[in-house]
Amino acid sequence: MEEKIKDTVKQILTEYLQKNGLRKTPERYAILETIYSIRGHFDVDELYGYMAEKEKFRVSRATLYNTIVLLIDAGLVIKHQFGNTSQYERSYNNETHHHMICTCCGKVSEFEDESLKQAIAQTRLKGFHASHYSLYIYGLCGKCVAAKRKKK
Amino acid sequence: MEEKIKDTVKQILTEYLQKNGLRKTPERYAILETIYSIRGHFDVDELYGYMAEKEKFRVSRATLYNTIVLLIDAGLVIKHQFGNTSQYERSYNNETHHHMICTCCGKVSEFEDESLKQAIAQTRLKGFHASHYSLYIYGLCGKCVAAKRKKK
DNA sequence: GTCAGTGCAAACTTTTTGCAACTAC
DNA sequence: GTAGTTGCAAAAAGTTTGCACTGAC
Repeated sequence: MEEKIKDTVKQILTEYLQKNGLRKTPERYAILETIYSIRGHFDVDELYGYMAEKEKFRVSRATLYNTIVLLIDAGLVIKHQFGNTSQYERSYNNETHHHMICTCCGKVSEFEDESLKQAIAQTRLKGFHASHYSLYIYGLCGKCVAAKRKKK
Repeated sequence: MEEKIKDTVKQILTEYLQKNGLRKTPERYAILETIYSIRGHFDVDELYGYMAEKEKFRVSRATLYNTIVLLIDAGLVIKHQFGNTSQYERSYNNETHHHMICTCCGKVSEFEDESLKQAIAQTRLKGFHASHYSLYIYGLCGKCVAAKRKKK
């Protein structure tokens, strides 16, 4: 199942590269492979670590940045911006979900809500061609609520 | 009307400072004043410019960063993260709105949608005490759709 | 063989931090 | 007077860029 997804996204990348006259470098496929091995979010630094560790394929950070832009354009990766670093996430075959972000400890959790999903999908925007969206709900996680209560 | 809001938020700040044993420095009030003169989003650099220009009150960037954290905690400012810089926005008496972000040119526009607003407000999250939220819809703005079409 | 793509290091930008001077209390 | 705040400059963190080398086509 997971392998099948990886094959599919590699094919999508191949088509994208061909269509745009770009080269099929091993780096690009290795990066895609690694990204689709990660569940949830990651930043460039984490990805860099995973590449060396799991994939045994060393790429420079510059190439990671370049390739991610390319993968975003190909519709295979989504970019998020919580905290200080840019966070990324695979987008093919990844369930739509929303994010809860704790304003105290910075913890990010995901949740799903069918009615919310529908409400957003149904929204029509004039003069705008929507491709995807991010909903971030800020507040305090259970731990931090408890911690604040204790403090006072 | 606008002045009344400024008076109210200053009062909220005063209460917040007193409650937390913090000092009522002129810098803090001047920054709050400036922020509540701005419609829409701003980053620290823009705020720095406005301070000098309109308020004739020079503060260091370090103080801006410090004060913004404080104002966020006081519930008077909201932080966003589009693009490379952190963007901020006044939150008191500011209509809830959503954001459309063009993935091509980076332009951010706001829109309102009552049913969407309600759907989000009705969502109950377990183990999480929500305070506010941000919905970012990514896609292509009218200009960029036209530009891409032309190109191909 | 050619030129897109890569790695490296330097540059750049935004944000954080340490410390001396200042000032609200 | 005392500590919380400020400004400055240096440092840190994340990302971009210039350039020589490599390798996909």
